[in-house]
Order: sequence, then C-alpha cells, then structure tokens
Amino acid sequence: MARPRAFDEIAVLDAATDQFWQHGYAGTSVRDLGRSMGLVPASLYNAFGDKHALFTRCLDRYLDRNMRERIARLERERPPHAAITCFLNEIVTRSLADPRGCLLVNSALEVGPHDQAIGAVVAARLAELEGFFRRCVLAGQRDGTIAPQPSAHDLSRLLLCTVMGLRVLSRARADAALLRGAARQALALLDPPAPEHRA
Amino acid sequence: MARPRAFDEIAVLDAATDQFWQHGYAGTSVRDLGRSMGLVPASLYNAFGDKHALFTRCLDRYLDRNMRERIARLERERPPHAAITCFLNEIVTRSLADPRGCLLVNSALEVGPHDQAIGAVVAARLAELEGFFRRCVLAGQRDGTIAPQPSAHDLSRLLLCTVMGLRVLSRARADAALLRGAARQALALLDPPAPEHRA
DNA sequence: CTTGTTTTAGAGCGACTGTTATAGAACATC
DNA sequence: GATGTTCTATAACAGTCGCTCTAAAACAAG
Repeated sequence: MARPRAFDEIAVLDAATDQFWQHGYAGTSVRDLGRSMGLVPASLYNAFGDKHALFTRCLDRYLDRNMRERIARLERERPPHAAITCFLNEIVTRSLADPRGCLLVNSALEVGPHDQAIGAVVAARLAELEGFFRRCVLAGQRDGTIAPQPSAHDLSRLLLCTVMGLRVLSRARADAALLRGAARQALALLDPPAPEHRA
Repeated sequence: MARPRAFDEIAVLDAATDQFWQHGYAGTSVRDLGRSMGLVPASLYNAFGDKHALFTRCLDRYLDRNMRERIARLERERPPHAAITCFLNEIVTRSLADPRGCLLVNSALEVGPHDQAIGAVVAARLAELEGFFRRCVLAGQRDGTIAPQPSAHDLSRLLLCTVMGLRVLSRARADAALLRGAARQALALLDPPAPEHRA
C-alpha cells in the first residue's frame, strides 16, 4: 500500500556524497543537496531525516566503499609488505587524480571537532586503519619481509600519520614529486637496512 | 584630525584569530567576530574591509607568529638534527595541549580548496616549511649527524607530510602515544643505522 | 567655536539557512 | 471505485548570513 518512491535511494545517496565531498558539510546547503539528488527538500527530509543524518549515512557509505574495501582487498590479496606498499601508492594515485581528497580526512577537520557523533566515527575509522597497518607490520616482521627493528606500534602509527599527511598535502599542493617522495621515504622504513658493501 | 579608534588593532586581531582558529572560517560569523573583538559590525568593516580580508590578515599574522618564528628560532639556536627533532616535538606538545590544532592545516582543508587566494598562501607556507626541513637535512648530512643514505628531498617531504599528519590526528584522536610514536618513528629516519653488534 | 574627517552605534538590507505545514498526486488493498 | 497510506510539490516559516545605510559622537586643525 501507499505511494512508492520515485527515486533510487542508492543513486541519490551517491549524489549527496559527492556534494558533501566536493563542497564540505557547511558548504553544502539542503537546496544544493536537493538539486543534485533530484529531490525536493520535503522528500529529502521525509526519506533521510535531516541534513546531519544524511551526512552520517553518506560518510558511512563512503567509508565502507573506500577505506574498508581497500583494507579488505589488500589484506586478502597481498602479502603484508606489498599490502602496505599498495595502500600508500593507491592513496597517492587517488590523491593526484581526485581534487576532492578524502571525505574522512576532510570531515576529520571540518566537522569532527564540532560534532561528537561524527568525531567518534572518524576516530574509530582511524583506529581501524592503524590496526590494518599494525597487522601488516607484525605479519611482515614475522615472515622477514619487513625490518624487525622498528617497533610495530610506532611504525603503524607513522604509516597512519603519513596517510593523513598525504591527504592534506594533496589538497594544498597536488605535486606528484612531493607525494611520491613522502610515500617512498615512509615505505623505506619497512625494508631491512641495505647490506653495507664493506671491503 | 578625525576621531581616533577606540580599539587596539593588534588585540582585536588576536581575538579574531582565536575565533577563526576555534570555529573555522565558515563557522565564524561576522557577528561572532564583532562580539569577541568588542566591535560593532560597521567598525569591523570600516577597519578591515570584509570577513575574507580579515581572515587573510589573521592567517598571515598567525603564520608569522607561529610557524616562521619557530623555524627562525630553531634554525638559529640549534644544530640541524636537533632543529628537526625539536620542531616535531614542539608540534606534538602543542597538538596535545591545544585542541584547536593548527590554523594553517585547518585552513588548508576548509578554505584553501575553495579559495584561490588562501590556497596560494597555504601552498607557499608549506613550501617554506619543506625548505626548512631540506636545509636542515642537507646540513645534517654534511656534518654527519644525519644519515647520508636517504635522499634529502624525500626525507624533507616525509617530514612535512608527518607534520600535516600529526596535526590531523591530534584533532581526531588526541592520543599522546599515537602522536609521540609517529614522531619518534619519523625521527628515526634521521639517524644512521645502528651499528650491528656482530661478533 | 567651527569645520572636516573618521569612527562609532543601531537598525535594517536582501539573500540564504535548515526545516516544516499544507495540499495534492500515486499507489496497494478492500 | 472508495479508502488509507505514503509520497511529491509549493510555499513558507523563523532565523541567520555578510554587509551597508543613516545618524550621532569624537577628535584635530583652522
């Protein structure tokens, strides 16, 4: 019974995500959202509650489709050292190709500090990413592909920090040499010290 | 001739900077600014032009008083290796003590991407910071206090990236172990490989 | 004191914000 | 086809936004 929806929920969520991603939370008005989603404001409120709830759904969806997908894929298909390498390289490649940066990092600075609920989501996802790095480092140190010397805790912390830094730098100065150089140097920490060619 | 100003320009600029720093550019209204500066909107516009111009002045002032001051002080008073170490440690300490983070990094994500003028300022200051790191690394490699192996370019890029990352992480998860661990691992790259205790 | 210039103070501009009330259109069920 | 329920559309709500108008107040110079 009742009149059916005239829109595809997934499609309009993608449109909303793109708006938030491109213009930020405060920079996106409900009318902007309605226009890009092809929805009249009343329908938007009827379907998603309010702007904040819509943003939360967009952010969750984004994280599932991007960060978590990437972590799961790399951890499944690659050995530990390669998983870390690929992760950073993918971040660099995407950062250079997409001027919107990362919705998680953007939100971490724009809305997280002023919004407890979003802040908690952000913190949790960062912890998830740190966990991915730590698992990889530990596994790599076990199988000898990652240098045993640095603490796995500190190394995974620096890797997380590097990802954040890359995302910020790419939005301020989308310079391939800068991003690739920083990533290369972070990855250098994984490798055992080069054998010294001592006579 | 003419009526003199009833406010101290430096003091009201500090108040405005604090508002922008705490609530962001979009999150700070002209009325908020007026209230915290003790100025009526008309006086604010008469003295500083408009909100955007006021923000630019605040950002410039902030950068002179924080980033540039720190760079100049450390480069003057410390040898290269220590200058880098102190810089990162100061960033960590400040990040843990001040929940507002860094106005430059906040602006790099919030306003830089949507505002060409601010974006240019941000990019220029990041280049300045990268230059500081590069000078320190080169000097340290010359005097033997920094490992000669990593490329000075890539190392300074990673150091810049690390500072950005620390600033983001501190706003999302103000965890001393996380920040100190990441900084420690970044600084480990400076040191020559530990002498292997080979029998 | 008068003149000239600048800063104040407060009200108010039109545009936009997030959100909702009201009315009508579209469907499933009886 | 009538009924009940959910949807869509238009208009509008009160509030805030950045900004400016008008007029009074405060000083320096003549």
